Amino acid sequence: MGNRTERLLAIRNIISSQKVSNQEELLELLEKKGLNYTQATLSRDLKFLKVNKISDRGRGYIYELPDQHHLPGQEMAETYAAQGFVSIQFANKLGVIKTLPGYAPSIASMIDKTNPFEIVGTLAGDDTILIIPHDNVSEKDVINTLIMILPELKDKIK
Amino acid sequence: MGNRTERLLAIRNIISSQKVSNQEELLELLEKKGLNYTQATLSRDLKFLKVNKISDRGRGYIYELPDQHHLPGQEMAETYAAQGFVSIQFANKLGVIKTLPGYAPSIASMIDKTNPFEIVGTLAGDDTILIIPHDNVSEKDVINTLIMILPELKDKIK
DNA sequence: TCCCATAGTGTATAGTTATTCATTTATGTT
DNA sequence: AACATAAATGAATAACTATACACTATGGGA
Repeated sequence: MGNRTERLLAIRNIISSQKVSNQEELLELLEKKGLNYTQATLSRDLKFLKVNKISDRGRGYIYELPDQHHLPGQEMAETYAAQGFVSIQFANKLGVIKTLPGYAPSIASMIDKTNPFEIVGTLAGDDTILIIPHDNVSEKDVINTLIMILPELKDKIK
Repeated sequence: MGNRTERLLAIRNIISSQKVSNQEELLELLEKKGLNYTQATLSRDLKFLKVNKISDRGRGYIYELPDQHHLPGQEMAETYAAQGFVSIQFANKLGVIKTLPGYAPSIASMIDKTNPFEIVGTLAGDDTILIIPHDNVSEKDVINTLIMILPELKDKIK
């Protein structure tokens, strides 16, 4: 069952990094990653992920993740938040992020804003964040999700 | 030829005011306004208007106009700008808006921000704005467009 | 263990949208 | 006006996407 989350993550990855104009195309890209399934399932996945199909400047339509508004200042806020990240550990299926003092709320807020399906919720203190993953979501999935939210974390994790 | 702009305006009107989930539905709504045409043309119009089809919170997909961000404060700015409007006249296919002293830039900026296809560009002085409409766009089309951008103008025009 | 309920999936197909082709309509030029 | 050219449109259809149905796997309870 871990397969589905893998698929969903891959879909987000692909859509956020390149233009995809239909499901057949996306299906092929997923095949290259070793993920084989059908158009029907993909359609359902896209609906689940709330992916939109938007105008590519009048030249056709492409898929886009929701909440990609990226308001001005958003990137700076991300960079700031990521700087406060210290480490992540897992225990009893729960993730525990340690941050510099005072940084926990801002990092948790980044996660909550994205509202990834892999993470049911977060609980932030001053320098600690508790991550509550969905059932059947692996530690690796959680980490990948965090990196997707805050790409700067890639160097800091593992 | 004024018919096409009429259609395009109507489409924007409908989409901005209610949920529409497919072209057949939109076609019927347009019929009620006395605009009869086919799905093929509608598909082309939507592409032209860069209309997106976005997730309706996971429950299906609906059409949405581009640039509907409407940041906080936007409405107040519109009200302010509209207050400075004095009159509009046409000469040689060009529109000339007179405003209270100092208001021209803010009104012109409202127009430019919306970037309506009916208007190629604007030129603002201190109390005068030159509106350069697209070829084949009538005075009425320009006025309707302006009202769509700044609804408060409705009472001030004509 | 054996049901039952639930979620996930593929196949086939229904539903929806874009495009090709033919035709008409508008525009510009002499 | 007469012609050439470009733009707009509808009908038919191709291309694309969503869903009904059947089936399977999984995870509780009894």
